[in-house]
Amino acid sequence: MIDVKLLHKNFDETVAALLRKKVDVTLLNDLKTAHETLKSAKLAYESLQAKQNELSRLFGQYKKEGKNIDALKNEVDSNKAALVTLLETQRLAEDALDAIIMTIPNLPDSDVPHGEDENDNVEIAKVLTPRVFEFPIKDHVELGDTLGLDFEAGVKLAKSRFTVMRGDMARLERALINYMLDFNAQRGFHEMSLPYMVNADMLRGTGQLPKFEEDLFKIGDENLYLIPTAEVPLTNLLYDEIVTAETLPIKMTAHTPCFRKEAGSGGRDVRGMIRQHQFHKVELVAITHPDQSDDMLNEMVQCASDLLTSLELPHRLVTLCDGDMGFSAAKTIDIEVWIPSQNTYREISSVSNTRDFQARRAKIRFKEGKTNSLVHTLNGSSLAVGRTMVALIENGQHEDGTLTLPTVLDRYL
RNA sequence: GGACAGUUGGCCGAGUGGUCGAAGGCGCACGCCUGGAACGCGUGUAUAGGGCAACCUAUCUAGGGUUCGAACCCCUAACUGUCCGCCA
Repeated sequence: MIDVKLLHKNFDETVAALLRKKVDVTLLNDLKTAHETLKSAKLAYESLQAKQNELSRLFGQYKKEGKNIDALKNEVDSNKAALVTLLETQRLAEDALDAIIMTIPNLPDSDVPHGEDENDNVEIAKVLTPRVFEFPIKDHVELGDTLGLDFEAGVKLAKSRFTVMRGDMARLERALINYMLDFNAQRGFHEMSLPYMVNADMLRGTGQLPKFEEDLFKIGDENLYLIPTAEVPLTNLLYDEIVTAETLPIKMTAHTPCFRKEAGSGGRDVRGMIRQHQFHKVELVAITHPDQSDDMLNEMVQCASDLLTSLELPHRLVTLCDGDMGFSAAKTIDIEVWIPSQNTYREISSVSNTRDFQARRAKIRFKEGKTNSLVHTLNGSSLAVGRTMVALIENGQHEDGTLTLPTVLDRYL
């Protein structure tokens, strides 16, 4: 979450920055008021509590000395009644503040381009040139029919947006996961195996809750949620921890399935494997010193881009404009892979620096000398496996429906 | 799933109603000692919020209750351990 103190100090600047993320200004005014209310409520409560503590101490002393305690008891009792009211006021103020601040998105970095939506994202670079096909190309749904993508079976077993992979396709998925994990390990990212369900606190820590509950699959009566990305368990491994500065940066990678309701996606991408309720993804997460996070963002983007290059997949890097950025991000660079059947680039990785936004929510700090400060957290896909398969199938297709895969995968297949 | 036991600071561990934010030890940091080190000695060593200095408030798994006052008593939950049942 954002820093309330900063909001107070630079109210106009903060409002301006958050307007770019489409935040309602009245909310920010409410937030400021709530914070002021809370401060005065706390002050009132704490000073009376201090007095009460002193009286209680006296009470014990008087009793021990056999003094009369009637007058003292009267005072203590009336204070107590007042304390109960003050505490209630404080709690209400706290809840009000919390309810607002937890729904306020992160401030965009100053160098993030302005814009409304994905059309205003700024291309940074193109890597590899898309192949020119000399025959009518098929999309991955048509090709998958013979290769082993079974969309009907997915629907039968669960519902739409689920897919079954048979034989070589199932093996390709497994190979890609292994290849990506090994690739990331070589770049110093420590491999993790994680729970695919987490509790609500963790989801608040990384920013999925309370605002985006409708995007998550909740487990019946268990109070657990299926993870929408490995970013959640990976980042929250450090939840409420204080690490020493020397241990930074902490670089981690993990493969997990990801579960998303895709509630807001309407009827987009219903065909094929682009947008699924369940998909595999290999994720990168870094916990850094505030001074390191800019470099780390580049390192992670480079890592994902190099991975795509090694898979011989044409792609481009774009900086997201403020209007298209996610809730927790201060800056996001998307990597989009070439999809021949759509004649366009589609997102296959998204790398974000959240700065101290998640760290403040998840209470992740580092100790440097005697002082504790918030770390910076970053996350990025490396890569979405299903979309990588789509890209490999479509980019590597032949006229007869067969497929050539990049040689780096040879030893994994 | 059933029965019983437990959950205290970075760790171990005392503490069963009144300066207990918490003894003691270990670890760690700094200083002394040493040619250097170990040993020894001394000092310091939680987090958050407010003043932003003294100091104040909160926190002994979490939430609720009893009490003038709770780490300590009561209730609920979570977690851990052990035994039984079940199971990959």
